[in-house]
Amino acid sequence: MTGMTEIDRQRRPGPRIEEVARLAGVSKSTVSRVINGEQYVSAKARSAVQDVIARLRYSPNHAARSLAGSRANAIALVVSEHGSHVLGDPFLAGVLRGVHAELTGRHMQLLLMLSRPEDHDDLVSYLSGGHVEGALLISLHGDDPLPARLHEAGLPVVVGGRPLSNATVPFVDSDNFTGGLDAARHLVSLGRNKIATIAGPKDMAAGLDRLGGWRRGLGEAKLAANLVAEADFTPESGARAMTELLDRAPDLDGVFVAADIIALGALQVLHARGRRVPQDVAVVGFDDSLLASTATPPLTTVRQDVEQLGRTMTWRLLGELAGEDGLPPSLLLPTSLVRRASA
Amino acid sequence: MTGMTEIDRQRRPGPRIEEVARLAGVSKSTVSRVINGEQYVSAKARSAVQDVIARLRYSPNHAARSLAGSRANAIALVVSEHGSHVLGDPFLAGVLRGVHAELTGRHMQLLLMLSRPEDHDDLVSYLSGGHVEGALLISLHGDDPLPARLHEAGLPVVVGGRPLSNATVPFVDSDNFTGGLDAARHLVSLGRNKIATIAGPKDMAAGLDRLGGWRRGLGEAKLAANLVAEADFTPESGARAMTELLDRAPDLDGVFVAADIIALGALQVLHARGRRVPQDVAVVGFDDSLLASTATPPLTTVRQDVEQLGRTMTWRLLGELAGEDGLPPSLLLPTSLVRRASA
DNA sequence: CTGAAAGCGCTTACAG
DNA sequence: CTGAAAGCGCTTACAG
Repeated sequence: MTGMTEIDRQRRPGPRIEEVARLAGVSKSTVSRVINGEQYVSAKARSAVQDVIARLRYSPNHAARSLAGSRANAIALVVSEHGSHVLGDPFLAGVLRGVHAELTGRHMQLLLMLSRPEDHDDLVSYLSGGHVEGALLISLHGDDPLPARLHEAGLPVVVGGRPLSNATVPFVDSDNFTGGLDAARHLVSLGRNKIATIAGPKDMAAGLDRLGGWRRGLGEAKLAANLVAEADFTPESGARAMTELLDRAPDLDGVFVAADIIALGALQVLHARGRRVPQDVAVVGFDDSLLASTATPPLTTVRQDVEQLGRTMTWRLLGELAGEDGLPPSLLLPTSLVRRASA
Repeated sequence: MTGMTEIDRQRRPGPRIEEVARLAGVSKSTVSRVINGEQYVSAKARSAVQDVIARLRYSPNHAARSLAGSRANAIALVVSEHGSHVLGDPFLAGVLRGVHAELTGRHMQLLLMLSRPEDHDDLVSYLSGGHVEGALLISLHGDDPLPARLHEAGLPVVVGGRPLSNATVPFVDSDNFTGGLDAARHLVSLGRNKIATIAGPKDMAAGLDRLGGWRRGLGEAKLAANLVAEADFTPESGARAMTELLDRAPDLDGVFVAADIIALGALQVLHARGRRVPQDVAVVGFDDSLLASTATPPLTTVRQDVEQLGRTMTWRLLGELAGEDGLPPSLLLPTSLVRRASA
């Protein structure tokens, strides 16, 4: 009687390969070959099997296929982030578009998984459990051990955005250093000589690399590279940083801001403080997001192709899954300066 | 030599349950029991096994567990939508927040999957392949056969938003009918007697149900319910619909708009046409999204709790997975009128 | 409390 | 081109 409360162990219904084989008058092996599109199957056997499959609406059990050594036909895109607010992030949207585009027609499912550090155990366990053939990771902060853990677990992984540590795992990133360099050079070419920067968070390579490029650009021109403030990816923090910079150097005449969304806050402060853009202060952003063209004035910015980032990550991962050799361990995607009114 | 180009069949590395058992000096059965937290294991055996698991960093193969009859420890949230723009949708963000909240501490992974109709075959195949214990579906349009297909495949499914057909599949929805009814009653109580509505798309139950509630409300007051225009979830379509309504009935004095985002466009047109809100035309929206409180004037609207929707869907699905009985087949969540300046 | 054995539903050498 | 058989890595009655 105590058994009454037990959950019925419900096997998924539907036919098995066994039944398909029987009705088609062939062996399980042959059915398997048809399912997997192998070539050495007689036309007769193939069509018999296909008929039965259609009639029975048979669908193979992925867990069994995966266990038996076949592929899961799915990859995961893991976003190492806390809240659901990341969903609104245009970066994620762009990457996702690229991933989807690259996956088109490949019969590969994409699993989008949001994970915070405290859930990493469960995540690693799931991902390395054969449900997925590989993983794409984005939005990693600091030296998140996730890529290394998955890599150790034997799962093919590609990281979007250079990880701060874990040099062993292949990554794809925009060439943030050159982007920062181009921005600085552009400001210099405009005759500016008191050039500041609002850098991104320094727990992400994008922030560090853009800052590094800016430093290099000022160095080339023998300009001091000491006007640095930091912000995270919000207009508010950009406003704070701009305020700080103006207090330190009221006569600054150029600023490279590590993201368009940060630049929005900086522009507001410049305006409030009576600085004309670009006459008094030239401003260069980064991303070329929608915000850049609708800002006042329209923002000169460094364009990165986020969709291409997604495509390239996917291409790299699929290449590895296909066993291609000669794949580049990591890739840097070019950026380009988009000139508008602000600089 | 032709074999050279073949892909190395790479078995995932790492220890197997067999090795754990050997090192711990017990049987595979006992290791399995420890892993699954069963009670009849001696403290000694348990700790020996746990030590070895920790030392080897052993992680069970999900495909095998799933095949052997155990659970995948994951559910999917399937968004039946085309582009990556859905990611920016506050509805999805809210539902996701609710799902995550309900999943907290349950060691259940959430797979977010975006799928368009043409990929349904692959999707069904993946989901019914044991990678997932159940699925939550949202953003279904028209009579999407997806829920029925998954249901037939034996996968527990809960739909968010009443499906137009497929009455067999359990769903959770906001009580859109009552919401529309309350909106209409409120407009009536304000003394309005020429009341229009801008309805949502009629391939979604939310659109139909809100319209139905509005009709009922006008009927109660013996008012004609013939001023109906339709819009999709954009301000532009709301502007078009409002224009059409004003052309048809220049003297209308109240309008119920099926979504706040649509109401935004309607408000613009009312303003452009010199109608004062609420003096000349009272406006009631739906959703109580962020847009509602920041609109000009702030929008009176019908609040639906999208996060609660996500929680409830998840609760319902987990209940089914746990074999609970007495679960309600479907649920309707209450809405409430939020009074602000527009009506 | 524990272990040997069967079985989950497939794939894949191997031998025709 | 095809089938019998072994095996993927687990779980779970069953019998102690």
